[in-house]
Amino acid sequence: MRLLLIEDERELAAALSVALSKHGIVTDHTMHLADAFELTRQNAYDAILLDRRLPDGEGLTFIPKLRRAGIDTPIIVLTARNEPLERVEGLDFGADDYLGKPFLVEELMARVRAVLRRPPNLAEPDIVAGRMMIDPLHLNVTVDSTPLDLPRRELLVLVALAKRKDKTVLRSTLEAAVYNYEEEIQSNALDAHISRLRKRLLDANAGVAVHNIRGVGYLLKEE
Amino acid sequence: MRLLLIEDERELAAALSVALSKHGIVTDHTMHLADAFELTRQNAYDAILLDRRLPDGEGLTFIPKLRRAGIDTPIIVLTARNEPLERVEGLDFGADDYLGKPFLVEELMARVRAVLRRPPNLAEPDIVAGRMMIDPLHLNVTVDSTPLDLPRRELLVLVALAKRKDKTVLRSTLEAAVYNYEEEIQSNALDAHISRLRKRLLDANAGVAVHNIRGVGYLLKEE
DNA sequence: AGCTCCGCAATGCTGCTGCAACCTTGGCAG
DNA sequence: CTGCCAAGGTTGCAGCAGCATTGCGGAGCT
Repeated sequence: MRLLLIEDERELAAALSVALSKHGIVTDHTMHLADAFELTRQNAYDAILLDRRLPDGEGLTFIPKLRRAGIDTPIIVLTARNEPLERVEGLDFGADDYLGKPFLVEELMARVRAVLRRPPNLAEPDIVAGRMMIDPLHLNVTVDSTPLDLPRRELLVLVALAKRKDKTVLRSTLEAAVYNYEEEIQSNALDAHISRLRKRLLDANAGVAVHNIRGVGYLLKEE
Repeated sequence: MRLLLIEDERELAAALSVALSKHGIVTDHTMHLADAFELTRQNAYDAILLDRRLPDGEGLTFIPKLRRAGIDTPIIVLTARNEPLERVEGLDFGADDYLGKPFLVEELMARVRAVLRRPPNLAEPDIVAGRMMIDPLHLNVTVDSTPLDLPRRELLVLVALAKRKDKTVLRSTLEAAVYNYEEEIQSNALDAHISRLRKRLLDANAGVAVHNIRGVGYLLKEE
């Protein structure tokens, strides 16, 4: 792990470097914001430790600058200015955490570890088919990134088909996707939905077609 | 934004809920870890506020349990046990942040925002839609850079829609964005908010329109 | 007290949806 | 090749679920 320490008190910086090294952490140190920016461009740091009071300005201003440059490295602000409202200020500048001096190295380490833990995405991936993009979780359909407004039943049919693009979907599966077991249908309602869906996909120039597999079910294919 | 508050002091919990609601945050509250686990399975919270001392055990033990279940929601520990070593312990249990009681609601808000900014959420950028600019973290809305003053519930609806501009937002998602599970609505309250929001957007000449998708939800589009 | 916000409910309206009637297509047997 | 039938396709229609709008009164805030 590699950290960047931006801190103007030499002794503190030295002590921190030693302490962190015992945790297997490599620390780059600078006293100036200008240098710091250059360093972040040349190295991929796991986190940045930032003092507020620095010879060439308020440390917080460094954060937006970094973010604007597209660098998302977590930042922990270390400072003697530890009043609640100052902490609010620091966090709202974009800092990931804020730690008042003096502090235990143990606590700093814990906060670094906490900052590095990342929440992963558990989103269901979008489905691409023809010009369409389908978000099955939010029932969202776009054609060439303009939203497509579909009635609920047609939408459910489409999503069920899209989830198994290029593969046949049994008629019974489609019925299950659109109707719950309480709603029994005594007619060709499903066929009607397919028909209307086809028309809408055609009008929207969606780049896909719904094929019928006689006696089995349906299938969504790019055309 | 939706939080889960796990806290056994009724008064504190109630006060917090009220305070947070003024920041546009919907809060679900429970006093028991067992309930909390169930709630996290049923709802997608943006963050969890966790007390350490709870009737059915040490709150920290909840964190690994949650992580093992694959739930990575950021957790902020709220506690009177605020010695440095206790903070280390909390963070190493997997908490994302640790805040000693008593605290300012302002600081809690700032820490929540900071936690939500962490990768891969990155900084939640301002949303531009029509003439509007929306800061989803601070719930600021401007039209042509003059601030737009909206009632709380309408504001929450708007932000929820704006976060998914040009994409459908499920009705249930909107309800979750505006109400917590204790506030049951037995009428078309949400529809009423939409209607009033539309009127306000029109009056303000915001350059956006709220479309309905029958049986599914709503969608915010530039016009 | 005056104000806004908000939930509720009554009203009117839109267009989805199931149905059924009718048309088209594909498979198969003679 | 032709005729037949079943499966699927299309479309008008009526009913109604879902949505939009608005006034009212209570609650909360200044």
